[in-house]
Amino acid sequence: MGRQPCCDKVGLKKGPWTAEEDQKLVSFLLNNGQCCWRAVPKLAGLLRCGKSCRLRWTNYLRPDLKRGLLSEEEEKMVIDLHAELGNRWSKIASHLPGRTDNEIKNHWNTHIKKKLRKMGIDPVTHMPLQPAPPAPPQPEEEEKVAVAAAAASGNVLAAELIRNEEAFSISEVPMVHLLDDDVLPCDLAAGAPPASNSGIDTACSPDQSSSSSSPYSGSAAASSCDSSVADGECPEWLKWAESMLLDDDVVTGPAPWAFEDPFVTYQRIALFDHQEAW
DNA sequence: AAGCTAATCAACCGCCTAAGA
DNA sequence: TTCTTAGGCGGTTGATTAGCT
Repeated sequence: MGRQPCCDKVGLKKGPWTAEEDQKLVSFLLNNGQCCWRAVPKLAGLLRCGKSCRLRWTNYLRPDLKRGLLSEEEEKMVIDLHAELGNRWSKIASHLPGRTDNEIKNHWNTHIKKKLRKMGIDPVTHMPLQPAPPAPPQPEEEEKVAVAAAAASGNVLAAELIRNEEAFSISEVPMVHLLDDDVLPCDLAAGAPPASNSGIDTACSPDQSSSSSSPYSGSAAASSCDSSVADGECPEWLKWAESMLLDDDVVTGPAPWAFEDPFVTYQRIALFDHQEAW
């Protein structure tokens, strides 16, 4: 007998999400906050598993997400953090505001791994690649391995190949050791909502950031960034969040916000303020 | 234009862990 | 202390897109 499924899968929809489903989920979460993922699909009128809803929200619908490829700076950070933490993608993601573990994992597997191998660095150990002694390399791998081995032994030609690599060299990557309670600088919290916009103090205290295990920890909510938005300016994420609400949605309170992340609570209050201003 | 291959990334699966009964 | 359950995490899959022949 296997483990019980996380939810009753009979009649549940799978596969890509439709715009309508997204709208339902966003609308529900903005109105009611995040709690009891198992109940979310039912309450939001979705034929999805709660797990699926959570994933869709955290990986795609969250308003604080950055879209697009990782910057070079972010890539370097991922490499450093991976060297320190291994495949603990959620930990790594917590140091990159607006990025999800899934996104970082995908980027690692599709881009960074290749780059490191090209540079003669083992993406698992972060050490110079060694040719595998027992099993001779496959013909198509032969060249790569030879280059890697040469690089490892200081071969000038290989070193030249690496120098010509347009990305970056490992020597350029600064070793940054972020701790859970480190405060990220403002520029790394780009995309995070301004703390001052709603008149609510969301600049988290250190214990708030370190105690949270949510995807937001170490990012928006954990930032002590005090940058503010010019008067009358509406942040992009807020415009987006509002646009996702249906016409007949009513943003009301109180709701079970006690379960929420500080940032989510902030976001909801800010949204409410914003609507009132209108 | 059609077919094939590689690359990308959203989504799923199953295991692990923490919290609560 | 043990059992149950929900949420979280990392690995993997598969649909879609881009690029090449």
